[in-house]
Amino acid sequence: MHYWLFKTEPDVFGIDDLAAAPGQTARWDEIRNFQARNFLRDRVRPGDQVLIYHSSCRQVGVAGIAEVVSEPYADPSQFDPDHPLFDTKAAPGAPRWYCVDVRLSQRFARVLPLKALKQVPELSEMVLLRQGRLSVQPVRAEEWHCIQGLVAS
DNA sequence: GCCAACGTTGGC
DNA sequence: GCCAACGTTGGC
Repeated sequence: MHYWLFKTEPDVFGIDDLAAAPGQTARWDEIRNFQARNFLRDRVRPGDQVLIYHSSCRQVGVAGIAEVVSEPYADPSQFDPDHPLFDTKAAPGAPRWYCVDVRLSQRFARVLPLKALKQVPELSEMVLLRQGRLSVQPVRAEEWHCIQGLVAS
């Protein structure tokens, strides 16, 4: 079992949308970055735990936790000519982009702000703080447990 | 809305 | 395979 952080823009699809989805389960799709794709395709598996991170919004930070509930599969949006992210280089037998389904586990009472994460020395090596522009990224077990502590406090 | 950082593209 | 130009991400 692995820990992850998935970024999303809540104005497009946030934790409230996940909470409102049937079975509080939704497809995590439209990932169009190779590094993120590789994690999704090769490493993300059912049962993995995910921090849901809100970016490009008023309250930037971790909004809750979800669980991966499917194997990775080809993101259907790449095959849809009417979709903005339609990919001419993708074919049904040769997908380029992948997605998984996630189910909400916990919606935090308050978003845990990025600013707060930055103040914790134990989190200084987080990919989130080290590397920008990666929408699917691994989280170390120590980091995960540290963040759990911040939520509880 | 600004702008820095970073990924991607494409000419050579 | 280098690297400049360009586009996107994402915090502020």
